[in-house]
Amino acid sequence: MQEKNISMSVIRRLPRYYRFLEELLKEGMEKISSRELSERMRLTASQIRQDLNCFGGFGQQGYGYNIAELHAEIGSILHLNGDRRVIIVGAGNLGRAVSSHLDFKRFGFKLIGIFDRDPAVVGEKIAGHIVRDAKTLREFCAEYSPKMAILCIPREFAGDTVKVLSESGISAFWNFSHYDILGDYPNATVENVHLNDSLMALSYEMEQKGC
Amino acid sequence: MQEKNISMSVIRRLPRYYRFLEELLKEGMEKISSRELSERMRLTASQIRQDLNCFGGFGQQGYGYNIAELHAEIGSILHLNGDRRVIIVGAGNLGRAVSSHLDFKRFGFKLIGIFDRDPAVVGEKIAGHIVRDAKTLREFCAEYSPKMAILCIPREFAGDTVKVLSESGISAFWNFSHYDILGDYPNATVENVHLNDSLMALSYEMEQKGC
DNA sequence: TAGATTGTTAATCGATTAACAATC
DNA sequence: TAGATTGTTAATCGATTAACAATC
Repeated sequence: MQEKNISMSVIRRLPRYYRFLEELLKEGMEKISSRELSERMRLTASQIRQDLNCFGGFGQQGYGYNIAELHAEIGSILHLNGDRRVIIVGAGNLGRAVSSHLDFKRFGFKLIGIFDRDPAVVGEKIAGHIVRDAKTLREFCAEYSPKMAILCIPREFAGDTVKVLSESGISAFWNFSHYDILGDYPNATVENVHLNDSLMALSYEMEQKGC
Repeated sequence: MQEKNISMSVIRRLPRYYRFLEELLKEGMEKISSRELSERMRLTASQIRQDLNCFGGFGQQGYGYNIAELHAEIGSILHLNGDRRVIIVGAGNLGRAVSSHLDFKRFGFKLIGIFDRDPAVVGEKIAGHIVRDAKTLREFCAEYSPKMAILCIPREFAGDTVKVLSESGISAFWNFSHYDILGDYPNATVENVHLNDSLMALSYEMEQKGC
């Protein structure tokens, strides 16, 4: 039932469903219809049903969807039950925020190391981890084989860092640097988070709305 | 020429064009064709021309696009030359990172205040600003009328905070809280940044690619 | 059973790509 | 002028919405 050619648009909505269902659970609700969920989430009931049916029939005619069940199903589709090892590269403001702010465990990740190239930062303790020297990345990866790297480094180092990490067996990048990791590593999974782009888009919108 | 019904898909690509053009400028290039730019950015030349022509004919047949000129044009479309006053609400890890990491000025914004509700944090200095008590938000807004608020607060306070800020005349929100600001404020411009969602989408992708 | 609501197919809408005439 | 490349229209593709038969 699963796995085949699900479009990115659908995937990107799954975490949002997951979030809303979690809230409904907290509210103590048991079931919900696509119509009611659509009103809360401000999208169409049709879209919800269409989206969910990419992965299977989780609802029941005449009843709706069981919230706990659907929540668990989506969590499983998103593979939030894993324990993939993760490192953060770059212990500046952003690296610190990401390491402390995010609950990796909840999403199936496990932070195992933080790196920086600045000797003044190396040795500091952040989110329970001693910051390691970025020079030791290769050997660290060889020993602990992390699966994913979170890049919180300046643009100018990003290209080289991706190369090193890629060679060291890391196949997924959550990229916060102002640099685009493009298709040069066909086996890598990449999620570019461009905060600057987001701010610029907001700037445009504000202008349009006359703010 | 401008202003009419430009789709979100186009808008979201503009900052990326802007970034790439900036790089080309730094490389000292003078002009570029849609074909060459498309190869660098990994999209189609057709799309680039289509996108740019939403705003005007910036190119020249047989020549291509003048990089400096196009860069300036896009900057102007995105309204990066403004000086909109901005406040940050929430001086935790994320608030600190956002306040220090981002170059607001470069994108037409000006940070004028940081707020937190925790007395232990109030009074601290972050990115050149003394953290103010969140209780004073209303009066601060009345006096300095910021246009935008960056929300770096926990989910449970987000709804109320948006309400207060909205009543205080703030019409744009860059929302990092794990909460969706939906259409309840029709005049507000909202950009939701859901890092958790981004991480979950990445999790899915990793699973698909067999990481 | 009757009412409700799903799963799923068909219709619509919008975004991307292809093609080519205009023009530098 | 000939070659290159844009601006723009037309064709294709994909995503969203509407409709309704299936079924709980």
